[in-house]
Amino acid sequence: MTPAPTDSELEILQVLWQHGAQTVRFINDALNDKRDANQKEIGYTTTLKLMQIMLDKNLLERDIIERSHIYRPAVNEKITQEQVLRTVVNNAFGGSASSLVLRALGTGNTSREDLEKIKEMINQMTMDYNN
Amino acid sequence: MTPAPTDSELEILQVLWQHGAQTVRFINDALNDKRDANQKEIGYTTTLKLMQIMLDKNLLERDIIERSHIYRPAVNEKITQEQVLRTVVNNAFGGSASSLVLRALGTGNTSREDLEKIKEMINQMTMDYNN
DNA sequence: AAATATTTACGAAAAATTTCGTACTAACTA
DNA sequence: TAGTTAGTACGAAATTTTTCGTAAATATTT
Repeated sequence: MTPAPTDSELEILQVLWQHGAQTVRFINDALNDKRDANQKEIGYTTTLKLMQIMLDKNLLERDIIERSHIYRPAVNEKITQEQVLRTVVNNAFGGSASSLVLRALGTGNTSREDLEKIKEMINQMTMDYNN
Repeated sequence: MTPAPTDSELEILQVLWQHGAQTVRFINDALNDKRDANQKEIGYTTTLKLMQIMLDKNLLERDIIERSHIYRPAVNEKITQEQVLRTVVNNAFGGSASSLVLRALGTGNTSREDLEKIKEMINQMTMDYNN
């Protein structure tokens, strides 16, 4: 089984999933914007190198447009997130996805609307069980 | 902020949270039992060294009993799991805990009873909102 | 008692991840 | 056209994480 992307790789993928295909410059800026001001900036070539490695691992693909490269995700967001969750559930929650869910809900930063969405999902799942 | 424990460290902590204070031998056996048969075994000294490092990082404490060391967690399960979740939510879910929850529920390995527990939790939270 | 087994300490290799410097190329600017 | 700016390639250093070998101490077994 291919290992889940590393933390740095996930950060990059997230920007691409959210904003669509982008240049290294865009990603690098986005990553630095997200950082706390006290943290050291990520150098441009650092991000570049990471993305080249990700290209190699087939996590990204790219097109050349006007002498600049435009990168796009080569992996699906949902599938990757599920892969990450599997790892976390196994490593920190004894394999129990529901205890992860309970813990995540317990942290308390879930809005009313989010709760509604989750409730709906659960109702749906409960119905499925009863069929 | 101290970084979340690494994957290997979490595996060890899990065994201790679940089984209480134990020897290196016990942990090492537990880790190897959990592995797929095709995977190479983790050597005893590997686990030993990891646990010594964790002692250094104050993730573990230990007592000496009969020339053997008995290790115990020095960090709280709930707090550590929350720390891990924070990292994952930030790195793979754009900071949205609820999208992590939805994804985790979507993976489909949630039993009827678990769904009930989660439903109860959500009802509780909804009530809190309405006060 | 000698051989065997179990345990800890610890340096260090191996592997994986992250970061950066330098060289090179192609444009754009003064 | 000379100098500056922006981009890619890539080796390699730095850091972090994981793994293991060897030595030393202390039991246990034969």
